[in-house]
Amino acid sequence: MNSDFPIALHILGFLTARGGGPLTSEEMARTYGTNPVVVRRVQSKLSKAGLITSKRGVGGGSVLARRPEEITLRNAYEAVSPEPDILPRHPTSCDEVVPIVVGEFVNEICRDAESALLEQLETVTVKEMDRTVRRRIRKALNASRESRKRKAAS
Amino acid sequence: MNSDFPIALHILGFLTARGGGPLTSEEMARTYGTNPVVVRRVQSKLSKAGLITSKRGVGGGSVLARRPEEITLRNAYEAVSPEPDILPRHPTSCDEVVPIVVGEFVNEICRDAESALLEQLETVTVKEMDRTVRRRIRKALNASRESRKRKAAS
DNA sequence: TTATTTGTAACTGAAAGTGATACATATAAT
DNA sequence: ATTATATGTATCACTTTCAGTTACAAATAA
Repeated sequence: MNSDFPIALHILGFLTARGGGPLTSEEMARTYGTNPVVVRRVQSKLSKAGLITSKRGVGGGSVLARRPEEITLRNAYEAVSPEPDILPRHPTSCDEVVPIVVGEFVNEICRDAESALLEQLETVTVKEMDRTVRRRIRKALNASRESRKRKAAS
Repeated sequence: MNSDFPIALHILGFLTARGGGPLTSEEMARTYGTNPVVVRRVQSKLSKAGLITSKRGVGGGSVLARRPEEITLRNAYEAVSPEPDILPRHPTSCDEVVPIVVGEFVNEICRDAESALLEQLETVTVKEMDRTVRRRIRKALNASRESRKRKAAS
């Protein structure tokens, strides 16, 4: 799996946290520690899937196309990897029957696994992800504040 | 996912079909349409996991270390990919809190998916796979015989 | 008209994977 | 013992994939 899915969730989470105002690929890339074009490539896919809308020019950027409680992580996954993604590679193709049948058997197993993943992703909305991530960020920040306090006290 | 898992299932299925006699990497590679070394690399992992035993020298090769109904596809999967395999990549690491937390969140989701895959693989034995694959091979061969017959008749 | 931002194409460098060659090690047969 | 065979690995070459970058066209607000 490439990094499009994490980037997509980051974009959606970021837009949710912002709550309305448009965000540029530049800003999101800075926070994520990557290049704006990398973000835009994913942005573009999310746009085509109807999850966000993007506007060019001054004051442009992206906003959510639906409310965050109406976007599931499955929507995001399918937007960035439309074709089966958990399939194994197979060695150089040959016309023998046995390896072909075994290969198809393995593919079916992996497709089932991907279906299970999709069903699970469908139960989580971007809104819920946002809440979870925020909670953890608070915890992480508190922890680092605590450790600084301990250091200062010692 | 790399092609080790399909190759592992091919090896195990092949040894099951043979039913006792040792098979060389040379023979299996020929049927699979790949290089003997590629097969041996997977053989080696299956050996270390205790699923097959391999012997060097004249008359050597590999045999199943247990009965095929006592080897699950999960055993094969874990033998060839010990570490989580469905994880997404992440862009260049940075020390910001947000991308780290989002990245961990995504990793957890994918680990859950892999757990589901493993549980499913656990319910299928090499013996059962062998039966399924054999049945399909017979069907495929019959189909091609039928089509030859139709051609001959026309 | 100008500044800004998306949308893409094209290129580079790095990483992973498959396949191949080579050779050491083990083992059975002679 | 010697020889032939097969595994076990190291190493290299080739391909593919991906992240990151540069460059530029198209759109849009000021």
